[in-house]
Amino acid sequence: MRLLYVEDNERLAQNTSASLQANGFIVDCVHCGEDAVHSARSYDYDAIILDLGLPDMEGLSVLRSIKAAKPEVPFIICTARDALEDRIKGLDAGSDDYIVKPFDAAELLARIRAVLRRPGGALGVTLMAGNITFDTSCRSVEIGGTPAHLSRRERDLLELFMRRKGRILSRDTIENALYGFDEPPTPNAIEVATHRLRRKLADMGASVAIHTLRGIGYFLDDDGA
Amino acid sequence: MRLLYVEDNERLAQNTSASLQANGFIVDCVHCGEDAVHSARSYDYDAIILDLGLPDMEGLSVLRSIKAAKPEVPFIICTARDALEDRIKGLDAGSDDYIVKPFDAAELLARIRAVLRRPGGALGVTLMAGNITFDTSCRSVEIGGTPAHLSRRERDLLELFMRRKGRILSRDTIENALYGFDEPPTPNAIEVATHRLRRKLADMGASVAIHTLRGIGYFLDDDGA
DNA sequence: ACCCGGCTTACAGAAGACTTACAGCTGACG
DNA sequence: CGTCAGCTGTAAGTCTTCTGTAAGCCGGGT
Repeated sequence: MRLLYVEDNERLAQNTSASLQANGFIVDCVHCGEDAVHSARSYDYDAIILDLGLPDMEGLSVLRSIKAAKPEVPFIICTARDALEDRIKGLDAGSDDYIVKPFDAAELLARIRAVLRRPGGALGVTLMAGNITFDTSCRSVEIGGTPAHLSRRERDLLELFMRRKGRILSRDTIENALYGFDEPPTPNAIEVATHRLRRKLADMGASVAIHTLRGIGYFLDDDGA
Repeated sequence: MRLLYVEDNERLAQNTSASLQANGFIVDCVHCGEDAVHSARSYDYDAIILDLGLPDMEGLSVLRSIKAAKPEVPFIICTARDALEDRIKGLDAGSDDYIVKPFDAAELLARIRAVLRRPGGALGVTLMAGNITFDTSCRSVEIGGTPAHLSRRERDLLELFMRRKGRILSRDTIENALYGFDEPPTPNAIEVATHRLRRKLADMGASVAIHTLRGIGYFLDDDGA
């Protein structure tokens, strides 16, 4: 679950993104509008948290630029209370959420989860593939009815595969989904991660498996489901 | 999928083109504007990545020279952040993309893919010929509805034939499409490659086939489609 | 019947993916 | 505050698959 966090106040950015990370999100943090537009164009985010008081660009024009390219990405707008009225009015209220500063991490988290849980959002669905069930709201996994012990990476990876069941995932796609851009892994890291996940799936008698397409990527069985 | 990469910084050029190659692109790397214009005239590239800080020529005039000869080739411009405004302004914004230095390989890749996916671009289309489908976005192939296991070369070759379905491809054309200019194969290599592809197509019951024109080249059936 | 161009096969080097082992880090618990 | 267990990325070694080369074969055209 990958987020883009746009906030020019370094200190606040640090703290908040630490909290988000502690809650299992991959967070890319940028400090100006230009970088934000850039990153949003280059990567797929599950949600974007946007502070409106940016130094270089009018916040809403950042939003518009990004929406133009990726209309489906949900936004959470951060703004000071007094600036609230006039700015928020400009938004398509139905598609996004906002939060007034100062806010605490728990509230932001709740908002993010809420936004992700919306129809079409990334949360709140139970994914199924063969005899595997993945509950995306509490992030628990069952294989053949018994709960599976997966580590964070393994869960993230499995979730990714299950969301894109049957579709081919390139190494890049996987890397982008699992790692923020300030934690670049060796190519091998992904091999190791899939290996570990594969073994757990096999050990627990999963009826689907991850297949390799040499030179292209990986995909999850789609037939048994 | 062949790229021309114009970058005078040797070190950067090395690293970046290695990443591109690792992602399945054929990369020709040149270090000055003159070579760039030259190569772009001599070969067909799917995209050109152009650094604006070249020693011998003004970057944009390189762009213009090439565009004059091959107007359809998409460009991705690399530039330092401070030089961005005034230079990019000169571009026909709709037809090209740009990326600010420093960038990481993943971002460049994303840009390239985005550019290739544009209408008229090389990616994002599903090619069809007889009972063969070639999904150019994830580079997967199905024959008669079942996924085909093809190696990288085989896929590249098939893609080439399917893009030019019914047209005749000389050995040279094939060689230029599949091999960068620093990896020259024996003439025979292409024979072997087509042979292997032919066998897989036949084994999987493809309804189209690759035909030989002695002394001229090869072509893919066009009737059954 | 001969020759040239393409086809086929076998093989070896290279590239890619899989495994295993290890070490740093984190987080829980005493 | 220290210790311990588990997670995760790195690195190195192994195994598999791919791919170009070389060498011989086949077949059509002259």
